[in-house]
Amino acid sequence: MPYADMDKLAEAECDTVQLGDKLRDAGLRPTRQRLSLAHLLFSKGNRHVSAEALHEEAIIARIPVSLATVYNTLHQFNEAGLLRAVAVESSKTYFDTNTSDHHHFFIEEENRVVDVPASHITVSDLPEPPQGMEVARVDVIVRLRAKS
Amino acid sequence: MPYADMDKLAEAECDTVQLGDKLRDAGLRPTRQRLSLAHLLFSKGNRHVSAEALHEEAIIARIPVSLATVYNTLHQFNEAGLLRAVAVESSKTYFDTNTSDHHHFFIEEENRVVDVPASHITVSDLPEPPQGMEVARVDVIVRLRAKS
DNA sequence: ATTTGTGCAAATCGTTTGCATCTGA
DNA sequence: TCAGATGCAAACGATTTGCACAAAT
Repeated sequence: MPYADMDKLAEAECDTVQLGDKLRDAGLRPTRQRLSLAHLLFSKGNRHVSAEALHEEAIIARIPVSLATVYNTLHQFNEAGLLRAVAVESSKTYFDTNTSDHHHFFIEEENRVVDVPASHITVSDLPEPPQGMEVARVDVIVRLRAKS
Repeated sequence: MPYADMDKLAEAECDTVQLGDKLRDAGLRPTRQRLSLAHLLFSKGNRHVSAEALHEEAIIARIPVSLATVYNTLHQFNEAGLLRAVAVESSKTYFDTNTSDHHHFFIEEENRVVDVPASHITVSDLPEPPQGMEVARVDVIVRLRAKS
């Protein structure tokens, strides 16, 4: 049972308490793996991760967590508003730790998502939604390629 | 060998010749299944189809074509610029027969993609792309939900 | 005749689920 | 204690691929 290692890792972190509160506020029990994943996600500035990538990171950080739990956790965080799922291409889902209103660059060759600085991009002249519908969100993806 | 049926279907179509030229111009051999799928796609105004949906349509229209060929054909059409793949959510890919510059509504509850009238939506104040990159395309997805 | 496309079934990839076990309050 | 969380492996849906066969030029 390697949970002892995890405890050491988790306790060593100065922001464990705040993360615990963050999770509790979101109605999620601050379990070891949720705390560890939250730490990976939120203590390094804005990130755009896939489930697979986060799982690998966790394994490397010697955090024993299964891929299924990573998926569960990402979706729970997403629903709790701690993360935002970004749909850039049909295959992988990316999760953005920046939940504020902003848009994205997508670099196709590298499969990489980057935030567009918040102040930029204005969408105007939006059409009326069809009958009985309202706008939930407007997503802008600026697709980039290497300059020719 | 039910190919005889297909010939009848294909020959009966008044636009088979034009479609053939369209395919040839795109560098694609005008095979029976490509002609048939092109006919389903391009003779009914603008459409947003998934591979699965187009395959079902083909089967109903008694066009013998495999799902694998539908996928191949859609991707070939996409690369040839006859179609445009639209990434709305991570799971299914939608192909839009409207290749002109325009944006999309996405109705989450129904998993349906609709064109935004071309004249609408202006994106301004686009930021500079990172070093050595240029903008390939800007996609705007207006996500809709039922009005509360 | 040669090249290119097609069908099928099996493989793959990302993701989800069922269920037995474990853990946090 | 005991609802809720986790791990594992199996299930899953969308898509791709390998290869023998068929059709187009």
